[in-house]
Amino acid sequence: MTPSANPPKLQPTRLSAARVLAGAIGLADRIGIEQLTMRKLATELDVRTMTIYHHVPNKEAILDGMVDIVFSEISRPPADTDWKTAMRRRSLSARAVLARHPWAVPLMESRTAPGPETLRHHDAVIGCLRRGGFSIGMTAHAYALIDSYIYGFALQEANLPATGGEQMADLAEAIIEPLPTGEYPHLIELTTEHILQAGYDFGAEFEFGLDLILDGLEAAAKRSDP
Amino acid sequence: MTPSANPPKLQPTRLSAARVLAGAIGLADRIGIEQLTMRKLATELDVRTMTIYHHVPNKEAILDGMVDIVFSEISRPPADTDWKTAMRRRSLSARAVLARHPWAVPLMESRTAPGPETLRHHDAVIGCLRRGGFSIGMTAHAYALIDSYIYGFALQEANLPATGGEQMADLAEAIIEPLPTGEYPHLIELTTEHILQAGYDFGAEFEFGLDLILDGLEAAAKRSDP
DNA sequence: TACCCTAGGCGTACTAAGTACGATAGTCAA
DNA sequence: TTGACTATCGTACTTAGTACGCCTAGGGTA
Repeated sequence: MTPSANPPKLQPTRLSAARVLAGAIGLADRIGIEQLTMRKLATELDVRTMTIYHHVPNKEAILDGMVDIVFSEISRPPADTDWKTAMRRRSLSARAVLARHPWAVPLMESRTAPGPETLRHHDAVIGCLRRGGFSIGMTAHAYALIDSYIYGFALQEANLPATGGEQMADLAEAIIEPLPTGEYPHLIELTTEHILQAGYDFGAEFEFGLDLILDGLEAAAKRSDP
Repeated sequence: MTPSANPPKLQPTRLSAARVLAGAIGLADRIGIEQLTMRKLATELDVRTMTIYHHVPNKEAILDGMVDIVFSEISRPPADTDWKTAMRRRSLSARAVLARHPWAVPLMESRTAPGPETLRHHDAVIGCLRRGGFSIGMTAHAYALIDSYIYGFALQEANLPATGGEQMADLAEAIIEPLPTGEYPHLIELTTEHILQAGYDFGAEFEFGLDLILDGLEAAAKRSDP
């Protein structure tokens, strides 16, 4: 029996797996995932590099843990709301979380060990659809569709320097400007006459697609089970 | 004036940037992108490591070039076909290409220097939608939606060990089996009663979502421009 | 024919990053 | 007080990207 009482009270800044993960997420948010090294993380945590290894087995485990924390930040669909409202809310939450942690999306690739928060989230989403009357097959369809859209959108958004800011306009201009004239007419038209217009916000595209998908799923579910 | 005639005929296996990229893609297909090192690539090309650097400036440039080649493998929507058929075809092609090169999807993040094939592809897609009667705004909506779906689906598919094979069933079982009983009821139901059934193929989910999206876009376009 | 010039190939070595290993020090139970 | 445990640390090994400079085979030119 592990005595969970009397927590050791050594230094107040004592390291722990949770603190390692929190530090890693904060650092990745600031400097990007490819710049996240064990040495920099140690500096962030005000500790020597090897100390980290007493709380996590290796860097892979840190990445796994980071993904699981990201999932925990996504609000799960509540059980007492109709599926469409619930799924809409959790999808918006997922996009917001993934926009806050741009490194998370590509990281989900190559992670084959889903953590408890990840599994809990998936379970809640599937349960929401099933309660909404979706058959098992339609649930699989819907889940693959919605999550593909969310991940893909977040992946594209992660490429942009700053959604909706003038930094994006600068980047678009820098890419478009040196192109051979007339080589990519449609691309240039869309960029100059839409993307570069004041007030354009790529992030705002999300809701259009999300509602289109949810409406389509509603119709498909009704069709298959009238 | 550079004499482009009389090509030097040294060894028949002479290295070149194109050979470097082709070798890198083949190697990444076999061993994965995170295992792709300059030394292994050199061995693959039957050359010493530093020789590669005479044809490409650095590894980043190789990754950029690989992404551009992937785009070149995706069939562009033909100009003489109605937009829906054309977009359906190019979307299926994109998924097939990304399934063939699972490393490509996460790689598209962090690439900020699109190559000529990438730009040509984007231009063709935008042109297809514009010719199909989409307004500029609706084109932006549609492109963000369709590509988010394709990338996101490919990203999810890249996580699976082997689409539709029993390897996936093994993996699903390995994840599900040690879970606390009753902790994730819906997840377990979906897995055992659907994913693990013989004949289930995650890749087949793609067309359901694609057609739902294309139908929805068709309706939305009509609605906004009757 | 002889020479040299150059591009392409190679060997060596430096730096950064992950991490194994063993030493040390601060804390608590007996 | 003391023994033992455990978090922390210093050192060093391995792998990967790549800078730098040498070497050589061909081909052009005299």
